[in-house]
Amino acid sequence: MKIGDLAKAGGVSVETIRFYQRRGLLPEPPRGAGARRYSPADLERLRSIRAAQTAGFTLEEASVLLALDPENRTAARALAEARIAAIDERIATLQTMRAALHNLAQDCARGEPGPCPIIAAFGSPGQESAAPATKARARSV
Amino acid sequence: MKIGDLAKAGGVSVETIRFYQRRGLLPEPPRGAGARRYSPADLERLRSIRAAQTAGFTLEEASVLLALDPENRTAARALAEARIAAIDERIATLQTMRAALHNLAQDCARGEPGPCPIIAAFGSPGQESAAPATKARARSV
DNA sequence: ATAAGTCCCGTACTATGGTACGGTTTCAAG
DNA sequence: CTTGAAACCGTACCATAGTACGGGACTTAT
Repeated sequence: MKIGDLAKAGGVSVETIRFYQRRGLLPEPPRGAGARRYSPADLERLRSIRAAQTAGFTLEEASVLLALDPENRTAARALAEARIAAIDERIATLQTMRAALHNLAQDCARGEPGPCPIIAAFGSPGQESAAPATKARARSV
Repeated sequence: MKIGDLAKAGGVSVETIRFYQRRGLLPEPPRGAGARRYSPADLERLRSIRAAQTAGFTLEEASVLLALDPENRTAARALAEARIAAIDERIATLQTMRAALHNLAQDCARGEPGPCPIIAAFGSPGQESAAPATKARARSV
């Protein structure tokens, strides 16, 4: 398999594969006539990386996961649980955001006179609006 | 108010304020003896930006919001609703991830013989593992 | 044998939201 | 009058996960 074949089979671009190699996520395979030659195992590995990403792991975490001894359940479970915790936190934050926005949108839709509540909350110089400014500035997961 | 005072009052760093200015999110205030002099209105605006961010808006969206006519409920509501939709999508994705991880972690905890199910799913060269590789590669919100 | 298609390589750029660095000037206190 | 803090400026850098570019080499098909 050449890089283009692997890319197609793995559903990624050639550039992505080269990128993963630079990152050490994929090994540098042997060359044949200048070009890299990949084995089915490389494809498996590529698919594992994508699967881990789909589950929310970063590439960094994926590489740890891939390096794990298959018997090392403790470590694997720790990674999975850390990921779940991060996801839960993120979901909670999003739900808070959602609720706040939803309330504002409802108020806005009610069409009472005065400035739009959404704009009163975030926009324009208007009245104080007493924005609580809850800190939630964590964008991960 | 000098930039340091504004930063303190707004709970951000001086650099962040200069950054917002480069972005056009905050206006370039008049100078007094070389230094920028800020009005309370600037602080209000800074707080609005942070409030919008807390609700999940990007800086780009925040600047649109801040530029809106306070009577323009339609536009404000459209922004809010787009944000809500994006948040909902993101939450759904996260819940899918979470469920998948949770199942794997449970299987792993059950302690049946054989390789760790988590590693079978993402890690190691092992058996096929038939990773579904659901595409969810969208990281926004 | 020539053209198209791949491959190679290094580097730079994208988006997002800042943070850090190094050097200069100005202000206020001691 | 000197020192330290805080302001100024432009530029470079952080993480994350790639994407794009440009030029050269090599293979494959007509």
